[in-house]
Amino acid sequence: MGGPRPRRGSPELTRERIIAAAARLFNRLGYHGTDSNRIAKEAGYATGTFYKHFRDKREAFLAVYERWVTDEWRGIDTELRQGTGRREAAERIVELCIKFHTEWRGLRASLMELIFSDAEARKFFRKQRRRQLDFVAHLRYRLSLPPRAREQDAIHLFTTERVYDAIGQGEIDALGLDESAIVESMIERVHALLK
Amino acid sequence: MGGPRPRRGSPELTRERIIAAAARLFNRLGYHGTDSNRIAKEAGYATGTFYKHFRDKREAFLAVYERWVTDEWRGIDTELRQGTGRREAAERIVELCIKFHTEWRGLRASLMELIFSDAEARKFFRKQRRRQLDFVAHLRYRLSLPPRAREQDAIHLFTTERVYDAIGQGEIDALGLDESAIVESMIERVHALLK
Amino acid sequence: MGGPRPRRGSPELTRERIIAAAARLFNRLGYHGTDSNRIAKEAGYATGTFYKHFRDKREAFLAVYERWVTDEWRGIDTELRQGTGRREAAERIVELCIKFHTEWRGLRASLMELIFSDAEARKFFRKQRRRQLDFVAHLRYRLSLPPRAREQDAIHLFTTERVYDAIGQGEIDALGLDESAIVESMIERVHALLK
Amino acid sequence: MGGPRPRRGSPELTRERIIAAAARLFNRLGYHGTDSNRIAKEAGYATGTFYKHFRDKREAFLAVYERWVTDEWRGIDTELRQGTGRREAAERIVELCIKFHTEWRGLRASLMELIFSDAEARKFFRKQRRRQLDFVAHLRYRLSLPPRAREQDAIHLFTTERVYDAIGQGEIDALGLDESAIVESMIERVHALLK
DNA sequence: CATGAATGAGCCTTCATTCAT
DNA sequence: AATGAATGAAGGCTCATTCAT
Repeated sequence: MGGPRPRRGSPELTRERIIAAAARLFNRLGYHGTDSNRIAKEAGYATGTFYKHFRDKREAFLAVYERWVTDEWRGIDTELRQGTGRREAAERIVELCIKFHTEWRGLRASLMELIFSDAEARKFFRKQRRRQLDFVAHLRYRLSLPPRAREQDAIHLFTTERVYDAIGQGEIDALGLDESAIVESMIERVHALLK
Repeated sequence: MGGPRPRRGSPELTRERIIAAAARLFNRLGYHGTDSNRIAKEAGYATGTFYKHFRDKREAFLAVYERWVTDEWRGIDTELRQGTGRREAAERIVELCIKFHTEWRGLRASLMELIFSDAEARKFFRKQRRRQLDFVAHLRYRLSLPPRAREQDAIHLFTTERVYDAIGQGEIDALGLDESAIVESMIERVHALLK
Repeated sequence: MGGPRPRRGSPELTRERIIAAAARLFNRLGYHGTDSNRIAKEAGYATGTFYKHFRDKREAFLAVYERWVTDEWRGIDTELRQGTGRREAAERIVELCIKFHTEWRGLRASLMELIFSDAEARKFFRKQRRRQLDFVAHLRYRLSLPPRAREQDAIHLFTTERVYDAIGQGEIDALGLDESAIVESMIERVHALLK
Repeated sequence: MGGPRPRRGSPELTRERIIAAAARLFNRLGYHGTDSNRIAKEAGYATGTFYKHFRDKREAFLAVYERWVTDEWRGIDTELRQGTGRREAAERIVELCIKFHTEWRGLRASLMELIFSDAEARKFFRKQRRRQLDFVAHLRYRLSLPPRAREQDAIHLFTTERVYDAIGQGEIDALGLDESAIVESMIERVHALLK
């Protein structure tokens, strides 16, 4: 349950471990289903240690979320830098996103209510969203593609995000739909963005 | 706060009133932010009455949600039966949905976590989704339109739903995007579905 | 530890019982040494019941304190209405006050810090003090005694209060002073107030 | 917040600095409102250093309190040695005490509960009180004044102390009383002690 | 002598739910 | 059918204190 208890480590390492444990628990049990004492324990620390590194539970969730967003987009960026064909890149990006949204489906599930009920979380989330939009715009510039209305990019993000969530949450499967067809559709959308 | 106390009404009426109060509170404060005692009070009843009509808080939320879905689709159906042109119908449907998602944004915000964390809610939600898909399929049949892959309808639903949520939650505005451009895009999508 | 657990009683009775239990515990363990769960248990109720009757621990303390002030001054008033000689009344008043301050020494000990650190408590306490001063002024009027500067009454209250506290806290005894001489001095002061 | 971090000073200096910081914080926030980590930080040291110099928080408070008493009586002694008239000395002593009790009102506010709840603090406090009484007796001897019952001196101390506290805590002001009249009354009492 | 990360018991408070009336 | 007092598990967070470095 979290390895040996280090009486002393670097704050950074401790913070990392707590974020990792928090990510696991939030993802498994949801924001409201996870208690801060348990996060600390899962990370291999005592109750109080959690609060030495995070003002409160919300702050830990946001740290987890930020890491999640960063990781996903770093993954996408990596795919795009592979120098393979764009169709192939689109395929791999979609695959990556689905993997991410599946693995972290619990985290995503908690997001919307937190954003709604907590002004701080809302602010934070919107900052991330802006970064996403900037990233897409920058990407197109890097690939020497013609610019496009930010609104269209936003719709693209909303659509793919929602579909990835649906796949991750098992909704497609439960509805008896053909997941591969939906995936194919997503690949086309991403591909269209790249040309 | 809930008007005069109605003693000994019909069970249906009591249930209705509680659902109405619950809808208001869940929407304003979110699922986790709403306490069941307050729902009863807001409806004009005592604490215990709530539990005479609902097994638990979750059941009340699902009742509220069911009503919400039903109302929204009834509204859409009504628009479609107006016999106006299809472009005009699409406009009105989008407008209606945005109004709905804006008015009930708190309700929607609570949905995803509940679906994730509660198997019963999940089952319930998927039944609704299937009904939506059936409705769209039926609609196309009624309008003598060529059939279409259920997967494409699903993607359409995901997309529009997510965009309506974003508008309702004020995300578009907060991102400094042009809302009317996004609305126009949604109208086109709905319109495309109708031809 | 608080008698049988009543599944249902009048709110007033419950409140009374909680106040009584709180008084005992605050007095024995001090404000900071008493926890709200224990108060409820001591009163014969479950944790949550405490918070149905008091917003928080502070409010319970103030309720206890108000009762204490009221009781003490009611006792004094009763003595004064006995129609005995004034010297005798002074004797009995001092005796009564010492008994009160001794019995409730723990409560008094918690007071000053709470007043200092909590604005609400401060406000409350000052209201009580004003009532005390009004009472003394009214008393003199009732006994047809000449009026006196409110400042002098305040000093009188401060002095006697502090001395009663010292006796109650066992300070006089611990200092090896002759308690009866001090009591006699207090009696004279009170007597002087009555003529 | 504590200035530059002085590593490896003399133990005495460290202790001094911690006492000074503790005095400030206890006075501002009260005993229970002050946490020991913060005292160390405010003094410019790390958490653990505090516990190298004091067994616990209580011991630090008592050290602060001892310094306070000593300072106040040294001030009074100084005034008395000025060789001015006694009325004038009384005036300056009262002024000094009020200044002290006002400046350190938070410290005083915490005292009573600590004395009540902590045997060690109680013992300590009584030793101080005895010293006060000895000082007053000695003073009268030095000034060639006739001796007086220790009980009367005690009452004097209780009275003035309580009044100074009331002034320091702003109680007089809040009650709408004329502070100067009360101050004058205290001066007279002190003056009476000196003749 | 000093550091500061870590500890963990414990407290205040909430709220979904029950049940005697 | 309705009441509402009572329940009590649970959870967020604090802070005095320790100890390995």
